Amino acid sequence: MSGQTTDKNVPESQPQDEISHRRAKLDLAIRKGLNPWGGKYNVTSCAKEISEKCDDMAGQTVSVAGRLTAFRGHGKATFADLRDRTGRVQLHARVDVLGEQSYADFTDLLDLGDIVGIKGVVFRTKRGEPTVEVREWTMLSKCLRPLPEKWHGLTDVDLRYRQRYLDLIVNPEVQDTFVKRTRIISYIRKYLDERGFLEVQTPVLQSIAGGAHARPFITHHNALDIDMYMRIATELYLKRLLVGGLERVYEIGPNFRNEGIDTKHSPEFYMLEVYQAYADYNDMMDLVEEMISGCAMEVLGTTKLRAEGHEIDLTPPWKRLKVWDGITQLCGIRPEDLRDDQDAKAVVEKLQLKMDKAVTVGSVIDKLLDQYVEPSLIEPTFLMDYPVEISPLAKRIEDNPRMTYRFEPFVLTRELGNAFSELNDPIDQKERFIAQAREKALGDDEAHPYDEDFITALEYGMPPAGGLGIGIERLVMLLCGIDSIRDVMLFPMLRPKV
RNA sequence: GGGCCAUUAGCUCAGUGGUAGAGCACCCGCCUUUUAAGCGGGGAGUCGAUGGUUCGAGUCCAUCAUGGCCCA
Repeated sequence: MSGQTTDKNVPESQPQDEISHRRAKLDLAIRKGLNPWGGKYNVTSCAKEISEKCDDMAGQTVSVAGRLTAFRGHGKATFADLRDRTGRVQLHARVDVLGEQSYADFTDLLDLGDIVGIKGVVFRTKRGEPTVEVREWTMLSKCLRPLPEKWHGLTDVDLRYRQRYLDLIVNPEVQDTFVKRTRIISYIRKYLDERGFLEVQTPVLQSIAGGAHARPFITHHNALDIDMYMRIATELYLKRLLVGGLERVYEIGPNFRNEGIDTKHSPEFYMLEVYQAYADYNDMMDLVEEMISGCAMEVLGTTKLRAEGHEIDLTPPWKRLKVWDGITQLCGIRPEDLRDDQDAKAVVEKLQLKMDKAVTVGSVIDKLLDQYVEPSLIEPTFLMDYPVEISPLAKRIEDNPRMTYRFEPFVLTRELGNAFSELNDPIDQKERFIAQAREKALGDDEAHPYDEDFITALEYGMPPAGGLGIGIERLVMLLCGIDSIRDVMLFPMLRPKV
């Protein structure tokens, strides 16, 4: 866009800035009858293959394609680096092979960043570098802007996210992360498919956004003239499928939560949800252990992770810690100390808790977990048996109806997901929704909305089931040892640049 | 939401009130096995934005923008 020379003092024949230089080379190439934007190119080899099998391939003619990332000119010969999706390979162009004209064009018309097709012969240089001796070359795409620096790469985080393509060109380890992300998701699909789970797609646009404790994005359907919400979870639709008899379903896809952006949160993120009829939360714990350790083995080749001075092992079985045991151990608060909102206020007083929402039994337990218990969970641990107040979709524990069969897996203090034995009692579910409506009235605008249609579905009978949600970005961060959610999303949400 | 830090050439960064700097990249010249190739020469800037203080501001102050880190 800013490629045109706007400075009237600079004649076109004497370009000053690098973009103008590249434009001039583009024009020259066109005048010489070369097509700077190429077409199909028949690729027969790749950087990795040539590097690994150089001696077997020596003397063979190959065709490779990729981006030029370095030039090392020596007068009548030039070395160059070519990057493709498999890695880097060196090129060698020499005047006595290419001829005067072709060699001059190679050095005069090509710039760093140009995408080229190269046909040539494999050999190894004196210094041992696998190299392609260029016999024919083709411009496939002219690069009109200079690339970031070769040695330091691109470090400006803002630019890295806004122009991720540059990040991917210049910082090879970034590609590795996203390859791993994809392999993690592939592994999860394979794991679940092999166990008879059916991958399904449920609505992203919903008229009631339920299934999680979060504020939704609002959008508008013009033809119906109604507001709709972007989903915050897939839960309630997947459970309708349990009612429908699908019995084992999962969905991997984006959810949207209208909240702040920081290194651990993105308003748009990927979630896996799994539901298994006739199972319970213990089965979900088994599934999490097995699936995540298997995933680590498949993608990383090990189940051991190292971070912040800790080395942990994902091999099952993981620790299991009841919420109240954790709170009693770390805060000295017992269940009988926290029975009603009166007690809740006393606990807030005693421990000097800073509450940002209404003080209730549920919100105080949430706070204690957040502040005291979760930071202690280094080893892979299932924190289990949450109070009913903060678990409106989970089944009550049979001999302790104030608590639910719910757990969250933690590794290195990070919450990976949320799971429970699903509440399939429509009458209780209705009461929970009503309780949530009261929370909403008290000012919690993330409280779960009342969903009549979902109650109706439960009234037809939902099989008892275990359900599980895993945050994909959290999982990728954990397995790749990455601290910022933005580094595991190709195009993370950013404020628009003015 | 609060605090701290950053923003200077295409990129990575120096520059603590007195003529805007380096490396890579770019342009010109030399160079046929180099690899952060080398040697010589050259061009390149709205110092994030807007106000203010000052004889003089990249530098000090205020506000804003974007990002990062920490806290809630």
